[in-house]
Amino acid sequence: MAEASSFYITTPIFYVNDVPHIGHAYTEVAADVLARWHRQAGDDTWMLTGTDEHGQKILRTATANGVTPQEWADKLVADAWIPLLETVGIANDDFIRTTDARHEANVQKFLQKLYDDGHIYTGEYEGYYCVGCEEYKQESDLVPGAGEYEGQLVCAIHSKPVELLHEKNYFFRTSAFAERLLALYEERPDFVQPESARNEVLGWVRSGLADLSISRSTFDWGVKVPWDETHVVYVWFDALLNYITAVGYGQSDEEFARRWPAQHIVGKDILRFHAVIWPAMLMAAGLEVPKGVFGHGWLLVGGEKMSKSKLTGIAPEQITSTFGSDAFRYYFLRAIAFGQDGSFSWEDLSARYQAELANGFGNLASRVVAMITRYCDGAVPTAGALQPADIEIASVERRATDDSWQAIDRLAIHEAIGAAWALVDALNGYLTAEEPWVLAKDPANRERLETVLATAYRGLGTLAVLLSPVTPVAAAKLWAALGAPGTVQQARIDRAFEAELGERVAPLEALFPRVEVAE
RNA sequence: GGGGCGGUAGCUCAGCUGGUUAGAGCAGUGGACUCAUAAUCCAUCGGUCACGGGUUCAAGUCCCGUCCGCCCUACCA
Repeated sequence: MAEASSFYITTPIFYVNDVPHIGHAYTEVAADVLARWHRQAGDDTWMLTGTDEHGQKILRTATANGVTPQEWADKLVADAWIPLLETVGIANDDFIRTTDARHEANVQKFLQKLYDDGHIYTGEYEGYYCVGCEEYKQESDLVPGAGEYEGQLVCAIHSKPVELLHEKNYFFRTSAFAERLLALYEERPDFVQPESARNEVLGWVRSGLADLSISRSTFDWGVKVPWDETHVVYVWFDALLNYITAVGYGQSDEEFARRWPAQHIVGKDILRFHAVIWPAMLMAAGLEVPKGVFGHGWLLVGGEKMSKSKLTGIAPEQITSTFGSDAFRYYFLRAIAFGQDGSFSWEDLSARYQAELANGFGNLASRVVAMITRYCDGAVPTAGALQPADIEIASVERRATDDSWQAIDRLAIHEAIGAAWALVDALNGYLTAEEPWVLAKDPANRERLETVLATAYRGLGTLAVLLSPVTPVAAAKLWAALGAPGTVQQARIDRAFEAELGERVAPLEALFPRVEVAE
C-alpha cells in the first residue's frame, strides 16, 4: 500500500538554550520511527528537525558569554543538538535552523503577504514589565508584595514592583479564524490527536481566541519585520514557519508541493501553537493546513513531569551509554502508549531491557543462529513438509507485518511494536514446543529438524525487518548474521514476511548483552 | 480562581457505547527443558476496581459529592 505517497513528518525545533534531556529525545525518536517505517514501506518520506535560535533569552546568554548570538547558537547546535540526534540514532533528512537564510528570507515573505492581505494590524501591547527580569510578566507570575511593597503586585523572582508598560506591536488576527478552525476540527476529527488533545484544543478555541502579538521591539535578535525594521518577529511566529521554509516555501513550488502538508509530532505543551495558531497562519496565507498534529504525553519521573528545575532532567546519554540507543528507542516507544504520559524509572527500564530485549528478542536470535551453526554447519536449511505449527508461525509473521503497519498508520507506535513482538513470543514458544535439539539427536528426524530451523530462520528475518525502525542497530547486526542481502533497511517493511533472506548464517554477538545495573 | 486528566493486583498499565467468576506484562512461587545472553516454556499466587451516596434487573464502566495526585491557564518534548 501507499506506494510512493508522500510522508512528511516534523518534530518541534529545539530552543537552543535548553539543555537536551530525554523528553527532547523522546519526541525525536517517535518521529524517527514513524519516518523510518514509512521510508521502508516505500513512501516518499521526509523527516525534518532543527533548532529555534532567536529571541531575547538567547541574546542575553550570548552577551553574558561574550559572544554574538549567532556564535552562541552555532556552538550550542554543534555541541548539544546535533550530538543529541546521533545519541539516539535519528535519521533525519534535513535540519533547519531559524538562522538559515532560507528560513529568514521566507519568513519575511510570508509575513509581508499576511500584511498585504490585511491579516496584520498595529496595536498596543500592555503588560507588566519587571526591570530585574527584563521581560514582561503574566499576572500569574506576580505575587502580592510584602513590607514596603505591601498592597502592590511584585515579581515572584525579584520581589520588586513591576511597571505597567505599553509597547507598539503588530498583531495577527488569529480571532478571525476561529470559525474555520472549528470547522476544520469538525471535518477532520483526526486533525488533532490523540482524542484528549483534540478535546483540549476544541475547548480553547470555543472559549475564544485572542489576537497574537507577533513582533517585539525591545531587542533585535530575530527576523526583521519587513515593513518596519525596528521590530523583530515574535519567536513562535518565526519558529512555526520552519515547517514550510524547510521544504521550499517561497523558494521552490515544486519541492513545496511534493512535501507539504506535514504530520507534526509535538509535546502536548505546545499543542496550542501547532493546532490553533499555526493552522490559522496557514489559512491566512492561503496554504494548506497540516496533515495532522499529534500531541504526545510527558515523561514522568517519580510521578511528576520531568523538569530540570526539580533536577529530574535526565540526559539521553545517561541511558544510551549503558543500554545503547536501540534500548532507549525501544523502551520509550514500547512502554508508553504514544499520546499518553508515561512513567520513567531506571528499574522499569532495566527490567524491560532484560526481559524483553535481552531474554526475549536477543536470546531468540542467539539460539536460532547457534542451532543453525551447530546442526547445519551454518548453512540455512530448506523447509520440508510443513506441519500446523510451522504454518502457524508463517501466519503470525503475516499478521505481525500487517498489524504493525496498520498501527503505524494510526500513529500507534506502541501497538506496532507490540504487534511485531507477538512474533518474538511465538518463535520462542515454537522452539520450545518443537525441540530441535531433541530432533538433532536422531538422523531419522533430519527433515523435521531442518524444517523447524528454516521456519525459525524465516521468522527471525521477518523480525529483523519489522524491528529495524525501532532498533536499527540490532536489526542490522541480525541481518548480517542471517547472511541476508543488502541492508535490512532496503527490505520492504510492509511485506516483511516475504523478505529475501540468505543462505549462510554468520556468528552473532549478543544483540542486547546483559547489563549489570549499578545504581 | 478557572479548566483538563487521573486514582484498577507489589510495579507499569488494558478494561469501547453499563451485563456471565475484573484482564495483560513484569516481579513472586512451583514445575518442565537445555539450543540459547542461568536464557526459554507451562502452571500458579495476587485486586473491598480511592471514598461516600444515587440511578438501574445489573456499575470499575453512568450521575452527585468528598479526598488525593498531576498538568494547563500564551513562548520548557
